[in-house]
Amino acid sequence: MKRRRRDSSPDTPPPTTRIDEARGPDPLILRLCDLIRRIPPGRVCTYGRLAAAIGRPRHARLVGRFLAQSPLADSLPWHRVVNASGVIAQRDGAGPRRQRALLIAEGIDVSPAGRVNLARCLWMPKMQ
DNA sequence: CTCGTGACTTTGT
DNA sequence: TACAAAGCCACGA
Repeated sequence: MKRRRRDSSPDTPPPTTRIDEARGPDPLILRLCDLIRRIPPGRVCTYGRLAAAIGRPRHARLVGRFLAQSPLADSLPWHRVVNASGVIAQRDGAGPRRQRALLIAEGIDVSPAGRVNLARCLWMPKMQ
């Protein structure tokens, strides 16, 4: 038996995923957008779960990169995406502060350290 | 090709 | 609960 590297999924081992804004939106990226749009107000999801939900486990960082650089992200509820610990991801600029404000405005309880209670407000994306 | 860099995650103290 | 280390993967230098 050949040992399958880094994936237990039985189906197609997906090729690598890219953002490629220049070539127009990748269908995978469009699915990601849809998913993020479905996160209800007052709830959050994580980078990793979103990645897995579009069929790309281990691509959490890709979701982060997408939100950081794609103009498409502007029209999305990007503030409802936090890391696996429920913490607002750190980065340069006013992003984190703004994200915190937006979450609080939706009634989400955010700790001073920037953490939300996942047990209470994590939204589980539905696989498609 | 190698290397450093992230809006990341998991595992081990 | 908190921190470190290692794994991960796309990108650009």
